[in-house]
Parts: sequence; structure tokens; C-alpha cells
Amino acid sequence: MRTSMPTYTIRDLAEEFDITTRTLRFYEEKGMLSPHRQGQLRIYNAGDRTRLKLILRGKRLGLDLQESSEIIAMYNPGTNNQQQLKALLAKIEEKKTQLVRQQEDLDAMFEDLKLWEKNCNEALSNA
Amino acid sequence: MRTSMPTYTIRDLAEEFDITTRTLRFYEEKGMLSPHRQGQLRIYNAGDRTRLKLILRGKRLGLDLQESSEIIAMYNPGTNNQQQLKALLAKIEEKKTQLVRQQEDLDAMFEDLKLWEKNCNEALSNA
DNA sequence: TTGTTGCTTTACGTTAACGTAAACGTTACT
DNA sequence: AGTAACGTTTACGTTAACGTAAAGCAACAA
Repeated sequence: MRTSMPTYTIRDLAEEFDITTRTLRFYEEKGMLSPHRQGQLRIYNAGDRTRLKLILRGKRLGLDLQESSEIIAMYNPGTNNQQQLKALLAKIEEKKTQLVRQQEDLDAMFEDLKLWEKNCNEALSNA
Repeated sequence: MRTSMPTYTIRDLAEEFDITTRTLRFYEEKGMLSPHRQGQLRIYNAGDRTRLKLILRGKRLGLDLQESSEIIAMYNPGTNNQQQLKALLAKIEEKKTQLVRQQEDLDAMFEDLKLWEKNCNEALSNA
């Protein structure tokens, strides 16, 4: 029974995630994606798509591609020696610290925005 | 009674916020800071310091300097005509949408990291 | 007086993350 | 056969956010 996993063309992914095909090829150049080839054409599978999602999520959080790569590496089962696991844990801690900071920044900015929204609306209704 | 507000040298701020003096001059070039001059030297006041904090907060959230400038502009009382207020409100909404997205991304990444931390620790304790 | 330290301006260099264009190969109509 | 739509590689261009080096002034220390 051939369970046929879904595949995607470069255009499929570009449109789904609203990026350009150039971007996808660029990520590949950087070794972050390695789609299968069918002749010359790139064929992306579910794993590629997931990796792309993680890259883009990282981007929205302000990570650079190198950092995203590190995070994504955590999703792979390859790591099983002590040294690497400990290094990984350290990285995780670092990221978490950074993310906590980001949470605080987000909260603060939200508060500010709400306040100014209120002020703007009041200024408008008094006109 | 001369209430003497605190002032800062370029080095004070650079050290406090762990950035370089070049960065501070760069922000000034971009019109984001306008420290008073005492002869040739830059003297920063509390307002300058606050603006810097906002810039850096924006950076941590992945905003570019232009976007940070817009946010910071909201903190100024200058805006009082209808057109501008409405434009401002639109921008605020846009930012809020973006920040909500960021919240979701943060939550997702936190979950992933917690999971992997657990996995790593288990892998280590079974060794 | 001769550093040393810290500020200044001016200006060219650098890196990341793509954009954009050229030149070319498939398949798919018509 | 022509051409349009999509893909490919190769390669140079671009922008943001600083880095870095050169050259100089000001004050204070030895």
C-alpha cells in the first residue's frame, strides 16, 4: 500500500506562505531546505513544508536564518551524544530567556498601543 | 528652584544599554535622537533615554528603525488633526494584528522548546 | 611636553536576506 | 512551428544597520 505523501511545487509553497520562489531557492542554498528533484524540478514534501513553516515563524520572531536553523535542528532525531545534548539544552535556555524578554516587550507595547488608541479615539470624538 | 534633570554622556547610554557609541550616532543621523550639545559633545536627557529604550524595545520585537520611529511618534503630542489621527489609528491596528501573530508564534515556540528540553533531559538521564 | 583617554566628523566597508535580470530548458497548447 | 507559462542556473544589485579606520580637537596626567 503506497501511502502517497503530499508533495508541493515551488510555486505551491511560495503562494501558500506568500514568499517568492527566489526565497525558497535561497533557503535551499543555505542548506535549510533540500527538496527532492524530479528531473530538474524541485519537489517539496511535508517535511520540507514544516521546515519552511518553522523558518518563517522564526523570522516573525526576529530570529535570523542561522538561529532558525539551530532551532530546526532540534526537531531532528540526529542528536544523541552527551556533549551535543548539553549544548542543545544550553541553547534552549538561551532562547527561552530571549523569548521571555520578548514577551515583556510585547506586553509593554500592547499597553502603550491600547492607551494611544483610546487617546486617539477620544480626540476624534471631541472634534 | 532649578530642577536639574539627569543627563547622560554618549558613553553612559552606550554602557547602560550595551550598544556602541556608533549606534547612538547612527540613530541620531536617522533623526531618531537629537541630544543637546555642550560645545561639541552630546548631552542626552531623560527624554532621549526613553526614546532610546523604545527604539531598542522595537528592535527586540523585530521592528525596523522606520517602524520604531512611527511608534515613537505616537508618544509625541504633535498630532491633532483628524486625518493624522485616523492614519495613526490604522497603524495601531496594524501593529496590534502583527503583535498578536507574534504572541502566537512565541507560544508555539515555547511549547516546542519545553518539549525538547524534556526530551533532552530524559535522553541524558538514561545514559 | 608628551602622551593617554575620550570625544568628534567623515567616509568607506560589511553582512544578511533577498531582488532582479539574463539566458536557457520543458511541457502544453494551438 | 510558434509561443506562452513555468521552471532552471548564474550572477550582479540593493537595503538596513551598523563596523571600522582615519584624522583631528580637548582635557588631564606624568
